[in-house]
Amino acid sequence: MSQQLSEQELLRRQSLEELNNLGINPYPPEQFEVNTTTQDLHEKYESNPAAFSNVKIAGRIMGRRIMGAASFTEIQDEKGRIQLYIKRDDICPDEDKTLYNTVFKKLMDIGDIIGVEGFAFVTQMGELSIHVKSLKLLSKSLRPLPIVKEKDGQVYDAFTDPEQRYRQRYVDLIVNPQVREGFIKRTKIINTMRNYFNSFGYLEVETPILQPIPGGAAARPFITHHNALNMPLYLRVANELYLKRLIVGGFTGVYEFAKDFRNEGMDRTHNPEFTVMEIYVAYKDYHWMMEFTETMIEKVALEIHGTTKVTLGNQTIDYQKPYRRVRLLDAIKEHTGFDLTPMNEDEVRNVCKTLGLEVDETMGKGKMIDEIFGEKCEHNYIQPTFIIDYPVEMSPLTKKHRTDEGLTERFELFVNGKELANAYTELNDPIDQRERFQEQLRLSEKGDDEAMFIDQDFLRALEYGMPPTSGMGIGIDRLVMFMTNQETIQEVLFFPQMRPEKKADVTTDEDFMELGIPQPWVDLVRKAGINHLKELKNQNPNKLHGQLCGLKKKMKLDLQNPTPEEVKSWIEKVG
RNA sequence: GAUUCCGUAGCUCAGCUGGUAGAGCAUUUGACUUUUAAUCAAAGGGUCCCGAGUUCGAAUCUCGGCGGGAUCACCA
Repeated sequence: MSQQLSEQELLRRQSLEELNNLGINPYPPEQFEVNTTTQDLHEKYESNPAAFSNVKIAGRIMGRRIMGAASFTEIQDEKGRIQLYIKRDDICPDEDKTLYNTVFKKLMDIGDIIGVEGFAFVTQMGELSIHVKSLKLLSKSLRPLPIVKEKDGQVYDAFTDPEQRYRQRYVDLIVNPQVREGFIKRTKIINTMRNYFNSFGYLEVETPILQPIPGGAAARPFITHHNALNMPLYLRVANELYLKRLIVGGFTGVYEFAKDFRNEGMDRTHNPEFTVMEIYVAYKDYHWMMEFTETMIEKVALEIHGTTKVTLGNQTIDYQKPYRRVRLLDAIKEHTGFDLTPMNEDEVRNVCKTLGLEVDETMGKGKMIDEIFGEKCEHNYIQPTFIIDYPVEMSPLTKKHRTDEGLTERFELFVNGKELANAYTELNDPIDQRERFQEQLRLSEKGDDEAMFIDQDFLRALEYGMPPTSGMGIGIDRLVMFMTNQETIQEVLFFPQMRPEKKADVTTDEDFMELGIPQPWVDLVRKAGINHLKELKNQNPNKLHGQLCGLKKKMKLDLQNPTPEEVKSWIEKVG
């Protein structure tokens, strides 16, 4: 099955052939050595023009203005654009003007990648340009790019359709420089964090993505199957339990930038695979981790924006440390008026009903408290705030609070009303941990389909002894969204998950020709309104024969009419 | 998953109460040696997402499907 090509695509394929006929390889194998970049030129030309008297630069053609024997062309490299001034008699000093008249003007298009050599100068209009002395095609582009134009900051014909931008991110990156900028910031954020961790001597590690038991978080996993072992494996929902095994093994601090996978809903803040950074540090507690975390985020903001104040939607978030610490039950008391501290499960259930929250019998006290906080409090925390000291029931991997009965030493960092990070003083008491897992099992039997599995090997590791440890996890995609002022996760992932593209059921010219229809007649068959094989199948042969001969006459084409038998054979061949 | 909006040329979009399509940019041809959303002149380009129905006639109306956006729900 061949592609149906548009007019412009056909023309570019013809250009490709003509280039080959002229002895020009449209995809040359040898390297093209550049000695400058658009960024270099724009930053350094003014102070030292002499340094740019012989430049070699490569990029993609993004715009052309041709005026007879001289032309202006814009090329784009990774960092920006530069204008080229191409004069016929400069690139074609001899009699033969083919390179300019044919190759450059006719056979090259917007989207082609070229390399040029020349000298930098400033035009009468004041624009830094390169006066080209030689020109080489490095890669021919066969598809027309969306043409985005811009004047005085006003963008015309912007390429904005989200579906096309996400499905063809490469095109998005070519024509929308701000998209490229956003992804560069993403990497900068990650690098800033990595440098920060490394400055403490913590070790970056890798742990299994395929796990026999999907532990460390309450979430629905993707399930797959290993053929050789003939057993199910899960894509990890978290890497917590593996990183803690490494702390047991004697590392002081370990961290991983990890892809996690959750088989749950997709929307503008959830992608089935997403990136989380988790870090575990021995001999620390959650108070230390709060300070560590706010320092880290402040650094990231400064690195990206040069200030701690960052715009997010119509808010300004100030990431300057220290952040407020609010106990979870105090937050609930403040926003609902109810003090849940002395209450048992039934009393909390009644509070939920009073607040108009949907609860059922399978929900334990912890889950209901989580529900109240999520519904009534969470959205209030716009500026970075640590919510601390969560109930035991909702924190099965967290150490019990040193003074407050029924609570754990856990914090979550909220920004713009959303959870950004989650951390504990880790539970390292193997007996307690086993009981907590068993409690999860009871919840699961009660009908909670998110309760955690028991990981026996993890318990065995804890039984050898894990130092007191604090761990923290932070959603990288969400952090990038906050730092780059994006509202959707799709904007911070190169390739967000999408439904597969559905190919339209198209009948091509070749499909028609396979039936024995000569090429010139295919056009007439289409003119007769037949674009699908199945439409052809339903035709009366004699009627179609007459119709085609009539069309030929009408369009004054010099063709030999097919016989009615031939037309009949086409239709019969459709099968 | 629910509601709602959208799908027309390579791109951005217009197309009224039904009469088989238009614009700008891009493309092609021509003019032009410092232009810059270059300009000027001319031309070509469309299974109007797919399928069924109503109708003499559907891009337009109805139903179903596919894909996407938004809002909500679910979800660490």
